[in-house]
Amino acid sequence: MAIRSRRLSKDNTYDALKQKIIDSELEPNQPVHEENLAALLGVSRTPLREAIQKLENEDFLIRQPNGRLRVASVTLKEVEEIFQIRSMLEGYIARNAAKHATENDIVNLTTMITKMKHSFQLGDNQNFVTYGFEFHDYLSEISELRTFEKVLNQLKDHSLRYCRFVSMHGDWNTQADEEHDLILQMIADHNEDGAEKAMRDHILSSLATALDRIKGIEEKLEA
Amino acid sequence: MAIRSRRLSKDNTYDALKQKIIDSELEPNQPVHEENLAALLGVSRTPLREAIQKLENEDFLIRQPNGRLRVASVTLKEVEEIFQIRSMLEGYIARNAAKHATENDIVNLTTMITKMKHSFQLGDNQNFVTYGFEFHDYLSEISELRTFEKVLNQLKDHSLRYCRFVSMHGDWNTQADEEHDLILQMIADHNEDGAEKAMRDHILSSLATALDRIKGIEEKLEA
DNA sequence: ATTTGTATAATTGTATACAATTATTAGTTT
DNA sequence: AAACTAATAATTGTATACAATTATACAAAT
Repeated sequence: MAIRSRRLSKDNTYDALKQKIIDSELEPNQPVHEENLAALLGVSRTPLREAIQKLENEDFLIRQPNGRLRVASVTLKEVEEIFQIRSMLEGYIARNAAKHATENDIVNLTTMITKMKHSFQLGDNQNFVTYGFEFHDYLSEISELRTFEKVLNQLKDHSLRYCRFVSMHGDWNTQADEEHDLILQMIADHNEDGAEKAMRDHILSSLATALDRIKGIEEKLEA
Repeated sequence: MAIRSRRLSKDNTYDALKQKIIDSELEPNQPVHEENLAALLGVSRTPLREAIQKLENEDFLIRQPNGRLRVASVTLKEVEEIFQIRSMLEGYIARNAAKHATENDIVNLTTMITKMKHSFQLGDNQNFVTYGFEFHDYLSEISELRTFEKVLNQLKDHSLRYCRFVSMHGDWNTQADEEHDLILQMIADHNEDGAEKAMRDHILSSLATALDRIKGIEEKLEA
């Protein structure tokens, strides 16, 4: 009786494709052709199509009425909704963390914030964003709310795509630092209401930043 | 230039399979074999596998470490999380409806509630559940919050599976009637805070009912 | 010049053959 | 009888051939 956990070609293809989309290597609205991609990634169309379908389900790829594929665009409306949903779900996660977080969790979270501060001082926007997401992911992980986590993971992948785009053109939410500090403090104090509110405020503040940056980028492009 | 909107074999297969799972025709934990299903549904393995993968992504089908498939079980933990998430997201939807609902929307919602009451008096649990979900779906539709709607649709399909199971063994939430009345009234009054709270309370009340019924069923089975 | 029709090419959708992996059975040893 | 092994069957994973559909190019007609 053998137990299998080999990595299927489908999964590798999925990861590679998603990364290219998040990193804007495949740009919004760009058309996608199966045969080209299959050759590029060195797999046949079968596992590629399975990867594509998963990305379709997650709204990273869009199938047009004529059956052709393109990379999803990012609309302000979508971004607003995604951050709005995240604020509610992650607020609940933070409340949960305030109830259950251990001393060790606090130490780990503090480390992540320290790394963030460091990246910020170096002006390393990409790592600033990366460590910020690690902070949020850690809270999801220790929550043991697996359904919350699953829903959030998809939304956060979209958020990441968006943040990467914004942070390529300038600073990301410079208040994120202090906001994370406040969240962590509330969790350490086991203040459930405070943790929930701090997290909601933080995510809605990030939304405001995102919308603001996008307007700036659009104006720059028009000028 | 021809425009295509034909129904693909993959989509039909997906719908048929999901329905069988929601209706418990394919029972929780039941193993699923590709070749059998393909023959049963009259399609080849290729479109079937695409349908299966979509249902995997939505957690209706589970792929075990050895690659074999089974129908997802339903755990109390999952149900709790799903209703908890719904309470927040649909609360926001209800708030939105209180802001934007038209006279015509109020009329349509009233009709749905009337149908529910009627089904309840006839003791028709299945239709009672069906019309209840229509009420919720209608609010999502008019919200124009497409990302909210997409997330909710998946959660509601799981909820429906669960409610159908419960309502086969007895009455569903008998307070749902009055709770819907209250929600509708708040929306008609354009009371945003009231609508959000009424919806959250309603969904959490349904959760309490669900958990209660499940315990009853389990006890009956053990006796 | 614009439109229309037709032939051709390109792309996606489906079926199927085959490869890789896992489960089962039977036989052997202890 | 229990445990291990080898051979076989069953199942899933991948590649590929072909069918169906859609896009493109080009000629003919208005």
